[in-house]
Amino acid sequence: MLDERKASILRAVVEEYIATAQPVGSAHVAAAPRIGVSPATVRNEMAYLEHEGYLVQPHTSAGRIPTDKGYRAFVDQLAGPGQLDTGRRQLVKDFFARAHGELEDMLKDTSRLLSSVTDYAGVVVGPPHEAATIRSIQVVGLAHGVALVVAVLSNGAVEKRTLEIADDVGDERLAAVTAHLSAHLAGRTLRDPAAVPSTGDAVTDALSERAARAFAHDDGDDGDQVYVGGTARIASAFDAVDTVREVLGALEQQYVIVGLLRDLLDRGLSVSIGSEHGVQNLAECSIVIAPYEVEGEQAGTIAVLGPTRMNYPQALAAVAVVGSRLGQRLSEG
Amino acid sequence: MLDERKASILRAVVEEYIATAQPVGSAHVAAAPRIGVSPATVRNEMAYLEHEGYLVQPHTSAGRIPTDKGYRAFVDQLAGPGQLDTGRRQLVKDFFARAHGELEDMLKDTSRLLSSVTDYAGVVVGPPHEAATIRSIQVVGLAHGVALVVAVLSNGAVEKRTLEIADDVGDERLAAVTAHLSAHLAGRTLRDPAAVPSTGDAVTDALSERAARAFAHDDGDDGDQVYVGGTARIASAFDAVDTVREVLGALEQQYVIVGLLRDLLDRGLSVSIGSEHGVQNLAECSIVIAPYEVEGEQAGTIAVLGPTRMNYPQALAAVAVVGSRLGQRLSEG
DNA sequence: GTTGGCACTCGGTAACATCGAGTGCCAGCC
DNA sequence: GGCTGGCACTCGATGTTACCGAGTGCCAAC
Repeated sequence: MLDERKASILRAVVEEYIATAQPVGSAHVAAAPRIGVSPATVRNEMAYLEHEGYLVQPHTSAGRIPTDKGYRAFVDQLAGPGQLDTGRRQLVKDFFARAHGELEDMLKDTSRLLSSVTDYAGVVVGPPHEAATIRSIQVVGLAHGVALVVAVLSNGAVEKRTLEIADDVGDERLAAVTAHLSAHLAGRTLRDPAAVPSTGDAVTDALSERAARAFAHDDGDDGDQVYVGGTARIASAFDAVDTVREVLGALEQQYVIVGLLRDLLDRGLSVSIGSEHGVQNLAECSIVIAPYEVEGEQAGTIAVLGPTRMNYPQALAAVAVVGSRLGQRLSEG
Repeated sequence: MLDERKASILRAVVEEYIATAQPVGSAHVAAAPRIGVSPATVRNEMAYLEHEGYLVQPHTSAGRIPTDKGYRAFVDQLAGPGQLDTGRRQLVKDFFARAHGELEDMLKDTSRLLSSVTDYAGVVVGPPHEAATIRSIQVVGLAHGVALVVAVLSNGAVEKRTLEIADDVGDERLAAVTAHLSAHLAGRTLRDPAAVPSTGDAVTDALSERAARAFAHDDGDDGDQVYVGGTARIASAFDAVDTVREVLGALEQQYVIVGLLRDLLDRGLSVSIGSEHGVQNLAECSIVIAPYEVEGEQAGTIAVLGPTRMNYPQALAAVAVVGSRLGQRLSEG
């Protein structure tokens, strides 16, 4: 544990570095308010903080830079609760005042909102469809022996699967299947492997069976929807084009992002800093994450992804307020 | 019009520059096969080509770089028909052999395929929903006075709109509306403003009217779906981080991309080079575009977006083959 | 324990020389 | 007349050197 003065000095270094991106020297720290000691004393303390792994020097005779451990201490112990300035607060307010459209549009736009509020990339993971119950399910014939199974879920999402059917299956048959499925699957979840009882008609039964099973298998990857907004801001946050490429590459592999966020959430973390999360390409990134709730149930997560040199208090405040407003909004329908 | 030799020299410069990203000097050109003249002669010709605006020198005593006009001449007159090498051809083949899933997944994955084949960003614009006819339309009640109008279209797409309804509207009423709409809207298009005839019941009529109209208005932006894959490769294609940011920013504004592609297609262009298209942030980019057809009808477009220093023959070959295969695939259902 | 003083380090910047790829021009050659 | 080798010239890239100054660690004094 750091004593009061060491903590103040570490806080000053982190805040200054976040603001300027320049290594911070003892003189700057000593000049900061709340630090009532001389540069020499600051130097002694900084040497200690470096020895303990909170700071590093890029090279001798340069100022100090926080390590991941330094940021961690800052986030966990040193930073006060963040708050959005009025401009950003207004952005959020305006957004939710104007926001309209379907669930998917809402989530996508929210990822952009997060990005413009924080100036980093915004990530929104939609409510898992597994959890929602089926409100309606129907089988619609398209052309050429192809039918579409369409399920409307209680949270307003729609899932569909194509189904190959024999050419001679008529609309009446599909209507029968639809009626049969509706009767027995309404109120259940998509992944629910509940057997559909027999109708006494072998063809109808077989079709129903296949239609019901179409949603069961997992597509290989999960069905979670991920929306990433403001990727252009990644390019502003890093000055090495290689880093930008790596981060963008990671963001494109959505299962990596989903898995990572889920993992963080499971571990109850709201901030992951640099190499902590162990994803190679995101070693220079930090993630600030928050779940959101729809009608009291945890529904999905929102996150901000930026450089480790991130304005954590602001990002935390942003995900908190946006998450809460998004949850409210989705609860209203 | 350029004479034979000038054309060969311009071609050599463009090809060399595309391959190396280095200004091309007269000695390199003279050393190229098919050029049977000395560097001095090449220099004279290059001076002419520069004077005519096909080439520029970044500075005196450097080699030449093609201008947008130079690339244009290359694409229109100099480059032979491109062909994919066996590796890339195999990529495409494997993709369509393995490809499965819903329309949206297919399009998204295709954008990634385009990107990995060309090493630039891939763009796929889905078939417009306006053109497809309604196969099925239903109104499903969710909680809290909210209902969802779900339309299944002939091309396998599903569109939905939320609808606020009075709390006391029961399921029977919605079923009536569904039946009514199904009877009168099947076979029409979504944007079709056809009036729904009266049922004699005012409440049912009002609901039907609102449900039918829900799809008519345009959301502000168009309903076209755009999928952009391989944005990380943008970071590899440019070495200025500012350029990367600008291009990513443009790609995020999907209506810009859709509008641009539509415009190019309308003008019958398959290649747009640098500043030709007039989008500020994409001044350093070229776009190679091709439409694809589903069941004989033009359905959407695919495109490749990369630096003006792009391998045009390869990109053209890629969009041609991918577009054709995609169209085939979607026609099969 | 804190602080001012001081020698030391070392990256960043500027000034300068050098190198070489590439050019334009010209006289000579076919 | 057109092509070519030769040549002086240009100028970015690279390397060298010197210097500055922000920053450090250490120490003696307060």
